[in-house]
Amino acid sequence: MSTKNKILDAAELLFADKGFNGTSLREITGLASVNLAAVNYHFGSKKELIKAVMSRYMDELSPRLESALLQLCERDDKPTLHEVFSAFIEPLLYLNQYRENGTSTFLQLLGRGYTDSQGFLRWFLTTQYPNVFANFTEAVHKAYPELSAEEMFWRLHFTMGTIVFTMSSSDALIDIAANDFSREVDISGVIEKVIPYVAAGVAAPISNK
Amino acid sequence: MSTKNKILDAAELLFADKGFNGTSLREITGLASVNLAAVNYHFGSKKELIKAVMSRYMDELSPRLESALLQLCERDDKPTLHEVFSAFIEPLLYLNQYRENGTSTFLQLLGRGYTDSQGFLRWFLTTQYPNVFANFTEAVHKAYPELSAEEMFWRLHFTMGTIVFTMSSSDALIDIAANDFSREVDISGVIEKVIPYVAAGVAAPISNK
DNA sequence: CGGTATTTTAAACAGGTGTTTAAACTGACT
DNA sequence: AGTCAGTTTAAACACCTGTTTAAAATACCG
Repeated sequence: MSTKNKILDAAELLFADKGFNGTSLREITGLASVNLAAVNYHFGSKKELIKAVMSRYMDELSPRLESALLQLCERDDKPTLHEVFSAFIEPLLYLNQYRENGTSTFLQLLGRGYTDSQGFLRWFLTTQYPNVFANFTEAVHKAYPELSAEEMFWRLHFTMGTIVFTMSSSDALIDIAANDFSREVDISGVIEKVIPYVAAGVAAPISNK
Repeated sequence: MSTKNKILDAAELLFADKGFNGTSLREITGLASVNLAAVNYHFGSKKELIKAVMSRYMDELSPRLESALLQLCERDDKPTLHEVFSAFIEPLLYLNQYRENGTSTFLQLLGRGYTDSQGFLRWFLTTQYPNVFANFTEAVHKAYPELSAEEMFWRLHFTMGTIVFTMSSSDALIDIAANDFSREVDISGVIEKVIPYVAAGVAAPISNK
């Protein structure tokens, strides 16, 4: 395996576990069994390494996600919100096939990126992958046309928060559930539980305050 | 003002903005116009300072929150989920009175603490303030008795995620909303928007998978 | 006032950070 | 075999981290 990929693999594992700020280049290169200077040689800087880690996942995820959402938009009948959110399942779970524990690792990274580094990742995703957001809002609009653009903006960010935050601590939650309810749940189980929740949240009646 | 309080004020501001890992003691003591060693003298360590910052808010919040939830539980009729979540409004907004921008600062801190430092804050809150959680789950159970303990566990954590994550980036979201919809929203406006969302999420029908 | 705690201060500590340098090595092509 | 680009390496760079020290300043109280 190439040095570049060894670094990416080690970096994504540590980033997901300890955050971007909390992970040093020496930890990464140590786990990857690679010289410290290799990061700056191959990626230029730590910040570029972070982008590369996220891009590797996004480039795998976004085409599948886009086509799933587009397919929903082009249907004749009106989709339900549950269907819209379910469109995420297959693309997300495919990451498990593409990389071991890919799904939860990616979602953890997403959670890290949203709180670490003062929103730099939010900027990166919305500017580099704008189609995903556009297709998603279009699908939601088709399922729930009465929702105003402003109300949708808020509810989609609430949803983003729910997903990302839940998944960024999914390991801990899965452990607690195993102890308290002696119920084994994996990442796809968590996804199945969260979808009715966010679908109902987005579908909530509009308050006439 | 005492050195101790000057440190706490500067620390909470920087912690909320840049996270616990992302804020150095030198930044804190610099902003507080206080000697660097004062932190270790008054608090012992950075970790203890973090606890002190959170405790100052929790000690103000938890009694009000507990009584609001308890009042709901002792009512004869069955409360709605909307009422349960609305019980948070007054105690949270009171933090604004107690400290400038107290509500959003506290919620941002909560968001930081959940993702920074590998869940240490989750442990701190659940062990130091267990009554808040107990009263909350009791209130939700009264409003929605059909919800099993396991399903409630998941949905409450989803809710926690929604709230905490939304609020930890509320400043950015409020800015975007102001630009895109020329609508001025403040922190209480965000709370009003998020409550129907989480209430509907928790109230979602139980999937019979 | 004098003496005892408490608090503040500058300085140093030991160790970690991302990044750069220049030399050494590698593998392919003429 | 010799050249040369691409890659790897150890070492050093300048700076930042939380914490500790011991001396100086301040506050308190009999």
